[in-house]
Amino acid sequence: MARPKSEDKRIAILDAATAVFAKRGVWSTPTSAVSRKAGVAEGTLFTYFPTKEALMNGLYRALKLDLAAAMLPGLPKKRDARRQYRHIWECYVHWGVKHPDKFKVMAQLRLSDQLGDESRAAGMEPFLEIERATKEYIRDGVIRDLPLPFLQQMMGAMAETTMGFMSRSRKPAARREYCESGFEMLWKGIARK
Amino acid sequence: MARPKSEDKRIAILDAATAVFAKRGVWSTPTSAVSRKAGVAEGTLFTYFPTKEALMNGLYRALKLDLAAAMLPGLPKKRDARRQYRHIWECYVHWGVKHPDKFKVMAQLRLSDQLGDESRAAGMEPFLEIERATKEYIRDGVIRDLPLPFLQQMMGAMAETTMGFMSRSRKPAARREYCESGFEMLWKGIARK
Amino acid sequence: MARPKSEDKRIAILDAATAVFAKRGVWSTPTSAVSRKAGVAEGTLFTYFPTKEALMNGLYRALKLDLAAAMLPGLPKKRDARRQYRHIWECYVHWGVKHPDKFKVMAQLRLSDQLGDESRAAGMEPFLEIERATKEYIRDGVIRDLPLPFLQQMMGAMAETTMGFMSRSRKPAARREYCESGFEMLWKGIARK
Amino acid sequence: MARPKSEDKRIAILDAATAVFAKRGVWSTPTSAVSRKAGVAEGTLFTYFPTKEALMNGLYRALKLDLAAAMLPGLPKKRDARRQYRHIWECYVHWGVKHPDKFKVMAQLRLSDQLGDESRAAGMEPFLEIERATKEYIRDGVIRDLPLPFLQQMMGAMAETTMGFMSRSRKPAARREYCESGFEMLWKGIARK
DNA sequence: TATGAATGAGGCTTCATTCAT
DNA sequence: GATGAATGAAGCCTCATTCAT
Repeated sequence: MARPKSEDKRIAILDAATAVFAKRGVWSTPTSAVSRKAGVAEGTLFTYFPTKEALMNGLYRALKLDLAAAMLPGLPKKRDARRQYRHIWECYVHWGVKHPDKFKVMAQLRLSDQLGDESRAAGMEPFLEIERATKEYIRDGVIRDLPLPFLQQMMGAMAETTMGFMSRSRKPAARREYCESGFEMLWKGIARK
Repeated sequence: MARPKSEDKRIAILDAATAVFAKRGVWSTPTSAVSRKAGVAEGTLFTYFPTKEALMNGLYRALKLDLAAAMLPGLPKKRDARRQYRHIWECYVHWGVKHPDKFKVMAQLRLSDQLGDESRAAGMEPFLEIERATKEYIRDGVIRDLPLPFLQQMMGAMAETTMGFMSRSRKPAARREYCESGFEMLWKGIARK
Repeated sequence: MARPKSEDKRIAILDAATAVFAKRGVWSTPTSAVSRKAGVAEGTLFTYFPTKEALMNGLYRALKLDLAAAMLPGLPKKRDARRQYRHIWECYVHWGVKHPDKFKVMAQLRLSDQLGDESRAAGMEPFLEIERATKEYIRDGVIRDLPLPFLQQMMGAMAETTMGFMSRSRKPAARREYCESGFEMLWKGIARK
Repeated sequence: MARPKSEDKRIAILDAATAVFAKRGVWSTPTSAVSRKAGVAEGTLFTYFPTKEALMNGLYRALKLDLAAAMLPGLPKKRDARRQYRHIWECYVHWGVKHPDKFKVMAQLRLSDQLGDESRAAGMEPFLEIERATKEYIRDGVIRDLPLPFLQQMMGAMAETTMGFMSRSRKPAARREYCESGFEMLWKGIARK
């Protein structure tokens, strides 16, 4: 190939999409706004993502991977359920607070009926570890015996609500408070005793 | 007077919008699809809602009122916090399960950024009663001392997650299970002891 | 007839049309704006003028008659060409300055390809007198021998230009000046010697 | 670079607009008729003129420049006022007769209220020369002492009236007659002696 | 006759995508 | 591959006109 597709450009497009989708909404934002923000030509976007829908899928996948990457490292290995969950919770919530655009866009994308299943599945692997651990905790009676996806989505929903309140708080103390309270609610809700 | 604006037609449009927005997504659905489904001319829609955005706002408001109406009646008056919350929970969750379209559209609309504040506020009154009660419970130490909006949104998020699982379940038993478990998580999370 | 078409209403519509056409332009003004300004219902307009085009024609005709009425009285009967022309000039010019809306709309309407011939002819009668006189003046060598319509239109064009300058002048003195100069140009141009 | 915006296409659109506006009227003509006539896609028109109004402004400007170009060359340099004016008169009048569409559209556009000031100013430069000369003639007592814009507009109005009669004449002799007579009226009107 | 809601054709403009350069 | 002009389908909305009340 003369000039290979540059990964830089792909990333620039995804970043631009995140920013501009967050501001104007996924559906009201024309691809031209994305390419402009990314500093590439309108047509170029389509050599990286053949359709707008593909861009949406690619973006969703990228965001999930980004989130996964934020949650993976530093997971306490010991079999202390609370501490492990606490870690996950904080990582998730802080990621959302730190990247409100990413979070906002992810939420919009998630509702969209046009996400391919592969996109939805993306970034699941990092969570497998957690999943495995959770199963053990349930078996050991540490965590209530509930369907795993239910647990996961509940946790997700609670974390996202918490994020929202944290983002809207100006004072760091209040933020910490929300983070703390949110986790407490989660933990009380899922722990066996 | 000439033909008066018919409330029926307004409702037909709102219903049509709910159905068709749920199927195709708020943003991907042209107003023409709404009017067609409602059985009115394209232009007629605009005598009831001057813009698509106004339709969205009107719809959101209507949905919130509908939900509120579903939750209001039969609220146990006694000062049994758990029972009251349980009632609200069931009403909410069942409303969502019974009207998946309404629920879906409401979720999309809520994200939408272009909702006027009045629309967001619509249908708050019915909840004031609950709000008042909650304050008492907090004061009496029955419920954990958390900011009210935080409590409310947490409850909302958990209920919505629960709805999703219930809707996807075919078996009534499983549905009941989810409803039950969801509430249990909520209650454990918010009750003081 | 139960309720006869009221002449008042017809006039109200024409007046409203004049005002609103002058402000927004004949073509950009919806009939609804006219009816609103006239204080009648949208549909009512169409019982007086079956189409917008008919309204335009009716308005043009009315304006010409209005202008004619302004010019007719007080025409010096003596065979003093200059004085007669001077009188016509002043009447025309003052009419335009006094009713800028009428004048503006008439100009727009005149350009419009959709004026029926009858409308164009309307209000000609008052001018027949002048026409007859002019013919005599030409025959007597007082006025240059030019085709009558040419003379008339030239006079019209010059008067209209003069009006414009007068309308834009704030000072009465300047206005009088323009009126005077304009006529002088006309007279020099058409008088034989 | 990709395909550059072609000046040809811009001109094609302007020409098409002239033709089609002249036939159906500026306001009654949809942009789609313009693009069709120009042989471009509907959307293409908007890459050259972002709105219909911009098209109108661009067209007006182009027409004025076209007219200016027709009047500039061959202006007698000598200080013979009558000859100079005669030249301008003929150029103007012949331009109008030769391009009735351009003339018609220009007239409609001039009334239109929505012309930006820059558009109105376009093509003034060629006339500066004439303006300067006129000032001298006034100073020298060759031409009557009147405000310059008044003189100019009067001349314009008279020329336009003349054009109309010429265009409607089939016989060349009659045309020449009108041209001649019109100028005579003008000159008598503005010359001092 | 008066009213104003209902109608639907049509206007202007946007925008995802294609394609010439 | 990169660019951005070209394309045309479709969207939202307007508005002259009709018609039920």
